[in-house]
Amino acid sequence: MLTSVDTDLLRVLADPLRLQIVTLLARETLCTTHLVEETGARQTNLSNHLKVLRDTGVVETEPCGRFTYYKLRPQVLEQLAGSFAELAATARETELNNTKRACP
Amino acid sequence: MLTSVDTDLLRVLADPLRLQIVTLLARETLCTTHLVEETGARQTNLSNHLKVLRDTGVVETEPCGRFTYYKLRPQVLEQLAGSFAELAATARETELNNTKRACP
DNA sequence: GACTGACGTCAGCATGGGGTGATACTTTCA
DNA sequence: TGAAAGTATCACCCCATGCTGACGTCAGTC
Repeated sequence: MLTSVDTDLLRVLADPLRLQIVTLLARETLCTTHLVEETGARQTNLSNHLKVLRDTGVVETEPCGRFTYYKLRPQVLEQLAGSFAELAATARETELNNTKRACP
Repeated sequence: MLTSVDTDLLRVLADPLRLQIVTLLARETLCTTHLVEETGARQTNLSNHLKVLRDTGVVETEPCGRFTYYKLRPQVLEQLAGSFAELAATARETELNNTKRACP
């Protein structure tokens, strides 16, 4: 059975700013101030996107005084990579065997 | 350097119906009529989504008389899987080393 | 306690993009 | 040649969602 990819997760990652956040967080754990500097986006805007990423379980927070650190949860990306790899493998096999349903 | 994921491709795959089409096409090459049967969507709606998938290079067409067969291009999914795997690996390393930028 | 800085929340606005119906085009078949 | 079936295209409506400004909250510092 083919593991279906989570469209909600995809939709969340499909936003350019959110993907930029994810890419930045993959390299190092950052707090909101850093993300404002790096992306050039408004703090409010970032906060909204970070909430979306939090709700989807892509990132998790770690309070540190007045600051809030955001770190990526690698499992989410790993599972996504796995699902796509599986899908690609199935497609390769279909291509190899030329599996095709007959015209009705 | 981190290979950045293509947000346009992600956005295309983030739609439930389009992802369903992709999942179906991964298993076997189908024509529009089959997809209408399988998904229960209107023909016009499917045709629109198939155009999007075509324009992004996710699928390719193969005319067969009155019918049009759609087949998946595995490379696209493979590259996507690779990008996410790389991103996940970077995130794992960051987690392991506890790489964190200091508070300003 | 007053002030400042870091974040979050909320309401409003504007745009993108998905769904649909009408229609056109092409191929097959009687 | 006319009809029917498969598919694509276009115009339109409408809703989801991203961006913003105003404001609230909490922690630290004086």
